[in-house]
Amino acid sequence: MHDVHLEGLDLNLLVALRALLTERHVTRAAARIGLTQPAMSHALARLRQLLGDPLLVRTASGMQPTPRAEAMRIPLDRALEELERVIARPAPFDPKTAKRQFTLATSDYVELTLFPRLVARLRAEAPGVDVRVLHLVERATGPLSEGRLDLAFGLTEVLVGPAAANGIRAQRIFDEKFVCVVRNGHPVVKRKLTLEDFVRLPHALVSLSGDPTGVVDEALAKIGKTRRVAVTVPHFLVAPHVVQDTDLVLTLAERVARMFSPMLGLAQFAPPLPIPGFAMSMVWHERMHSDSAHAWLRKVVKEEAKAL
DNA sequence: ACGCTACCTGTAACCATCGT
DNA sequence: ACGATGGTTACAGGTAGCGT
Repeated sequence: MHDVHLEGLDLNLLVALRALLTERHVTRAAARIGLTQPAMSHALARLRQLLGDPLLVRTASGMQPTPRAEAMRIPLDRALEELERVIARPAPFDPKTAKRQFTLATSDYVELTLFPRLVARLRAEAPGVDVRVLHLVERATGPLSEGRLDLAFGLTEVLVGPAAANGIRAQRIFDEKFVCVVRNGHPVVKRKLTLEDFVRLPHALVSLSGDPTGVVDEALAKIGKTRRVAVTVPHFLVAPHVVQDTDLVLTLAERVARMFSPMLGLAQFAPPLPIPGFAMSMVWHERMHSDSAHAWLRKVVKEEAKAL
């Protein structure tokens, strides 16, 4: 009888067996797990058939376990307790004590703006939580659905495509607008950045792909103008350094400009034509949606993003 | 007093069929 | 291909009653 397959076995029989071995009494074992005495008697008969052992034998001093049954008592008890733990509703996420790792992905822009606050908050409130940040500026759908990524930050249309993929959730966390910067002491741009100078001067551009056109060029096209992009760099945070020692004009996210302008000696101007901003979102997989730790992380992200 | 058996009933697993 | 639907079957667990 060594080849008992679990798939053909009513696992409730093991619960009945545990009760029987604990009580050594069919009627009390039945009461213990909410069965009637005959039902437990049936269960015992099935167990006897299944295991090829009488398991409990009736004696003058009550139902006595066979050696086989006695040998099963403790391991069975442990196994069922373990099962009960597996099935038990997971404890709600407690940031103070939780051990957990989150893998996040985003561009250096979000790393600079949001992450210092976010990481500080996590360190303070959830010291057992580790964070892995990956650099990701394209589709996150794959890594998210495969579980390699918990949360990604960026533009929804870039991260999950034009038609939000199945099983992916997105939430807008903050809005950003564009400003223009040049170095202090720029030979042309003094008190104001005019449209005429803007079009005439060479530009730097953050372009992940190297494509030298962006939202600025689209806005210019609308009013029938163009500009020359002399330099593209693939990182948001390198761009301000490029204009520090050149006469290039850079249009960049306002939060980045605010951070770097004093440090690098840059002058900040409103764009001389309307340039639409963008909405930063976080995206995650449906599977993580009701995970209490993940929900907590999203709540913290939202709060810190709001405070930006 | 207590466990076992006969018989009955409700349920769920199984399978074929249907519609999308 | 897939899930919904309905009929059939197998069986766990109930009651009643018997046996030790």
